Amino acid sequence: MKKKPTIRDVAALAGVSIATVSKFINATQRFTAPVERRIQAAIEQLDYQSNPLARSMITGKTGTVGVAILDICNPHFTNIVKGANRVALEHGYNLLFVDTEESQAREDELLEALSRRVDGLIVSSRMPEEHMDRMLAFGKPVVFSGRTARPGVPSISIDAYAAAYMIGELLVKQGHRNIAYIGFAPARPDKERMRGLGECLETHGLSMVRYEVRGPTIAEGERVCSSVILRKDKPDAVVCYNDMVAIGFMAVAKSLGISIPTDMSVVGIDNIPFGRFTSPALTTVDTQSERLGEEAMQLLFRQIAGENPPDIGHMFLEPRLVMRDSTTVRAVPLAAPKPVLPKVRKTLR
Amino acid sequence: MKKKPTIRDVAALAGVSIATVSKFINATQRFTAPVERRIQAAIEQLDYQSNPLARSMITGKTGTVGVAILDICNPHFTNIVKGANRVALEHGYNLLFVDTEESQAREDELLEALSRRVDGLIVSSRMPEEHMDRMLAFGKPVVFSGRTARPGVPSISIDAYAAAYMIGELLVKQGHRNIAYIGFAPARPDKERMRGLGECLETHGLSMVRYEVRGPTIAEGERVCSSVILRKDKPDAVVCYNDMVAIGFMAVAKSLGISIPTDMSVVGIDNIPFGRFTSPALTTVDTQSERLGEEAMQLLFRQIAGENPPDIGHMFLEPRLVMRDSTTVRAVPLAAPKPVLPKVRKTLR
DNA sequence: AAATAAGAGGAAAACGTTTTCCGCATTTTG
DNA sequence: CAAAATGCGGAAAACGTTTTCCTCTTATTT
Repeated sequence: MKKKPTIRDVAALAGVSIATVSKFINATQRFTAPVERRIQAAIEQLDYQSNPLARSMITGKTGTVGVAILDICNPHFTNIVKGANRVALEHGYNLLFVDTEESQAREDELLEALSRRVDGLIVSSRMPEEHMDRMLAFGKPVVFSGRTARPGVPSISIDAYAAAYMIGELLVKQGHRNIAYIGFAPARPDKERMRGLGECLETHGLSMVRYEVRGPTIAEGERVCSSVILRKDKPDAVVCYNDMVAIGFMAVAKSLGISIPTDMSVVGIDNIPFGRFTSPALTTVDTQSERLGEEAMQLLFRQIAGENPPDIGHMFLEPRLVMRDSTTVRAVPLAAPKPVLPKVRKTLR
Repeated sequence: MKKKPTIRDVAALAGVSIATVSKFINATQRFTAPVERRIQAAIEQLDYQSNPLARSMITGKTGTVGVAILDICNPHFTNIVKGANRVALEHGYNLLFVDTEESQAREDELLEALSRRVDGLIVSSRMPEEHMDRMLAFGKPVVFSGRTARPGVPSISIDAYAAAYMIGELLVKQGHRNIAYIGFAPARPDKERMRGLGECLETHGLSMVRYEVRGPTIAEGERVCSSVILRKDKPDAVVCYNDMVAIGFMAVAKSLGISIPTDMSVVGIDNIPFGRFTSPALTTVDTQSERLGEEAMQLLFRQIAGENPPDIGHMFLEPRLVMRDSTTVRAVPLAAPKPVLPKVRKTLR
């Protein structure tokens, strides 16, 4: 319970001034061998560690970066954190963590408090525009991950439009004609996913029905399932906002006597590790979550280093279809639909 | 990019001294109505937020608590974080996060750096004793979660011995006679789990074989599976160190043509949410992960508040058996083993 | 050998707060 | 009405660093 030694203690023990000790520690100036030896000895003898808070006060750098994620119980986000953490560590930085779901109401306060403690922030949660503005006003760099941001703020995500389009293509090719999308409107990527799927289906002369979930969770996937299954014109394929709702959906579908994929195909998005182990294994689109976190952190550090990257803007990662067992080829009841020339996919932004 | 206003700016604008502003903000002294009004107006006009670092320097409190967990990709730990985060938020605290798996080698450095930035620490990872000592030497409170700690340091976990004993009882009652334990020796609770299962089986005149995994992960569960399945004297039940290895184990068992639970029962520990959705659904023991995080944080705050809880020591949470479909009753090939009077279970610590 | 350059180490200001003490004005008490 | 008590607000020290000058010694150059 004794007090930690300060730089003053070290200086006294080594018989030098505190300025000298500071410069030695930060390798900002060399000294004669005996002096350096004495300082080193004093540091070791006292087990001295410099106080990062005091240092931050003067340097303006905290050695900490913030990561705001939506829900730590979603493996997609934990993978992002894992990736971000890895590169933060390489740079000798700590991670300050905010679960915005847990603190909805006070998100702005939280971010305010955060803004003084961190050198930068990775935002991987939905966040109202006005909060974004406050963050940006601090002059601390921000990187958005998993969503596109306003111009001038770097961001990184997979191409959600392309991901959904891929899924559409797969399902159509497999012979599905009655496709539903279970969306979650408040989420940033929802619109793009909806648009990608919608435009793909439209290309093939098909339409789509949309269901709504109240959160991107397993529980909500379970809840919504009965409404889509009990619908008179039951879909033969369901694409879910993410793997979590897909997992929930499949579970209650099974319990309601619907066999997947025989009676109905199900597709998720994210490729969380557990998708391999559901029954049936979940067909999904990989969103490179871990890489997302890594790249976001790289981007952030480049900004922290003062580099104003010329390629500032949005960075897209390529989605990749992961075929597993929750989708299957379906016999087409009617004549094959007349082929339509696929519309050229618009380049994003 | 403009600089943030300081308390000095507020004082100048309000026409008072900085001491007055500070006291007003901290509600540490009342002032006349006009003065208070002017200060309030100045604060709002400048959008002033006090600098937490500068405050920390003088108060010695950081408003941040550290959470060291083993692997953020294991839902057991994310649940702990979720619980911990909730109560931290209630106290107006932030969470500084350390994934010790990611940084093995430099764990001690990390903790050193951390120790100055936090008011306390929750450790939910295996951590060498010498690192513990350094932490404790700082005089910052530490709470261990998910493991028992040395006397004098509060800790909280489920009763791992009881959990394993429960599993043993279940399996024996179901008629299993050839039970294997897949352990992970470096993990803290491993010994207790092994002992609980071992003593239970011994009580029933049975013995146990142990397999070893190199990490508490799905991948390791997959890897170890073939060696236990290819063993000539194949077990009819396997209890795994945790749900992650159980999930991996079941997956490759299935792929090797072993039907679970028909050919072999499998049990996990932790009750991670995804255990419900594997095929078959995983029988396990609930470790109340989220509550673990909550209680640990409560304990920590009581220490931070200076309260030296009289009940300092280890707190046990009750494990609860979660029966699902990866275990089944097995026809006993021979005559029922002669019943043995169950040994009285030793009280822990 | 004298003049200059270079290098070693220190004094002190600064970072933005909190907190202790103190003086002054105002009100209450005898 | 004088004396004491109360309350309002400020001056200044402190927290533990980094960093910008400066001075003084030592080495280099002509």
